[in-house]
Amino acid sequence: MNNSEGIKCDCQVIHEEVVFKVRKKMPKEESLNQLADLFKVFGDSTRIRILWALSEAEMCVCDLAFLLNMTQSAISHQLRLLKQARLVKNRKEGKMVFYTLKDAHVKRIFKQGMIHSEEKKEKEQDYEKREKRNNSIKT
Amino acid sequence: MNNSEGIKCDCQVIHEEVVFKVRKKMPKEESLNQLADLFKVFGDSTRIRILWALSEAEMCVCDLAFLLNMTQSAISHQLRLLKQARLVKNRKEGKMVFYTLKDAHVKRIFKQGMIHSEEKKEKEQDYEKREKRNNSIKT
DNA sequence: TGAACACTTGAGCATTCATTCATATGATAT
DNA sequence: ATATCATATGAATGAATGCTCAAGTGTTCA
Repeated sequence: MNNSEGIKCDCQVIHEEVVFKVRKKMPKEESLNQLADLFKVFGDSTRIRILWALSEAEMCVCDLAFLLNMTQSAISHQLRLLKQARLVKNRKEGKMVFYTLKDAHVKRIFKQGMIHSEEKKEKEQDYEKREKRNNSIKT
Repeated sequence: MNNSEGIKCDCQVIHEEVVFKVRKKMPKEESLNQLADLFKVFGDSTRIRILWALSEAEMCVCDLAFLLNMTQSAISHQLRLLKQARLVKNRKEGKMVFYTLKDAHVKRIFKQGMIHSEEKKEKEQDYEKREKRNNSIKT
C-alpha cells in the first residue's frame, strides 16, 4: 500500500477498495480549493445580499450601502472581494461606479442554493417532531 | 422617504427608484441568511473534499481521515457540521459510522459551482493578458 | 484652485472558525 | 471485567475575516 498519504490518520483503514477507488477519481487538490473559495464568497450574508441586489439591478456603491444599511466603506470592501472572485464587474460614470453581476452563473448557483435551502425549511417542522426519538444515531 | 433604513449610509442616495424597486423584491433577511449559511458550509476545502468523496461512495470516518490525510478528530468535527447542515446522513454499523450525502441537491450545487469555477480557469490566460491595460477601472 | 462628493484602501479590532489535544462514549472481542 | 478500536466532543489556540475608522484618490463644480 502506498503510504505517502494517510499519514495523519490515527486509525486502521478498513475499506481500502473504496478509498482507492475514490482517490483515483479525486479531482486535483487545486480544483477543489478553487471550488471552496468560490463558495466561500457566497458564504457571507452581506455578500449574498449584494449579489442578490445586483441580480435585480445595476447599482452604485452608495445605492447598495443605503439599501443594505451599511457604511459605504464596508460595501466597498466586499465589492472588492466579489470583483476578485469575478462575480461582479463595474463601470465608471463620473464619480460613481456601477456594479452588476458578471454573468448568469451567479444567478444559477444562487438558485440551486435557494432550492436546497427552502426545501430544508419546509421539512423543518417534520424534522423537529421526530428529532428526539428517531435520530440515525441514538444520542 | 422612509428613513428606517439606510441610516448608516454615509452618502446621499442617488438612485431612489432603483433602490426602492429592489428593496420591495428583497427576500426576507432570514432567507438570505439561511442561503449564506448553506454556502458557508461549502466554503471550506476540507468539507468540500469530504462532500466530494461522499458523492462517490459511502465511507466511514476512518476512510475519510485516511483518504484526506487528516486526523479522525478533524474529520469528525467537520462531519458534525455537515450533518447539522443536513448535507450528509449517517448509518451505524458496529463500531463504525458510515456517511453518505443526504440528497441529490448537494451534487447539483456542486456541479453549478464547478461549472463556474472551471470556466473562470479557462478564461484565466486571456484575462491575464489584458489585465494591465484593459481594466474596467484604470488602476 | 479648492471644496464636495463617490469611492477605495490600509490598519486595527473583535469575532469566527478549523484544527489539535486530551478525554469521553460505546461497541467488540478476549 | 478489560483491552482495543471507531467515533465523538469540549477546550484551547492560531489563523482568517468582516467591520470600523481614518486617510487617500479621482472627479465634478464653483
